[in-house]
Amino acid sequence: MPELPEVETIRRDLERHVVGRRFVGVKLTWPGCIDRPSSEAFERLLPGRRIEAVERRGKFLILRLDDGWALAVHLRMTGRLTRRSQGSERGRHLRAVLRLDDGHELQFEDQRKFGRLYLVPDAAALADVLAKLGPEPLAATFTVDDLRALVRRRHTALKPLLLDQRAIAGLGNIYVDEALFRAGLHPLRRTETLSDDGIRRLHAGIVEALEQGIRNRGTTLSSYRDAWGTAGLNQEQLLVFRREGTPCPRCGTPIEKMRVAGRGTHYCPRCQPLSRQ
DNA sequence: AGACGAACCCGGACGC
DNA sequence: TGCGTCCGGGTTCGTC
Repeated sequence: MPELPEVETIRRDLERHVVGRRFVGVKLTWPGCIDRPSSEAFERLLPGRRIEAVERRGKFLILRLDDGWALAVHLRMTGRLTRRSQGSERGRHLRAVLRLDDGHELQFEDQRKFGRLYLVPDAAALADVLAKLGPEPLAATFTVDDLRALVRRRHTALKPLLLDQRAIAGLGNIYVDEALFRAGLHPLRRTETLSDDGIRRLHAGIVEALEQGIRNRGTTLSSYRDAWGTAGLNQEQLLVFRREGTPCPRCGTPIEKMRVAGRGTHYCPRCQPLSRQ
């Protein structure tokens, strides 16, 4: 599942190859992948626009275009955005092809059809797409104080809080479990019971889990691929996610799996006790 | 406000 | 081998 580290990996790769390129054509093999405007308008309005920058906000990849336009992409669960040469083979889950002026194309593939493309004409319309996102966890401006304010403001368990994109942008099921393990905090731990030290550990856990993911070019458990179609490496380095039954890397206790907020949740019952600590 | 379930999807796993 | 069923997961939305 593409989360912040996976989208950031794609962003960094694409940035070096598509900035300055111009879209010259669009082929939608599944028009339902266009969120806005209509698929017909999308096909008409994208060609001719030049890519000026490649950015990321939470799990959104954002191509800044000339004249203030922008193309935002959300991969949801199984989406891929791959730069391939025109005429290269096309996979069975191909949903859209965005042709560029250098003989390459961006292929949007999505097995489960949850991913969406958003083409918007100005900053206000882009802000509307991104309106609900909380702070960027890897920004220098996201401090322990910010996390403390969030934790004091919200009354809930830690896992649903961290999954909420309005609270913090970019974490998903994998990196939430990894961050909580690093922090030594149980997924069901209530925000009200967190000490200042717990909050500090949580901040560090979030940052370290995400940075490791980026260093390893993302986590490929099934469908994630980078902009070249290559799998990531972080799945080899996960501490608890999908590791139930295997020894905790810190204490050796078998990792357990439970269901929290409707998600498979992995944790060490010894290193992440539910009682305050 | 927050908890929960449904909906959107479909490949893969599982049971028979 | 084949078929029916369940599962999962990011996000939104409706309901309690």
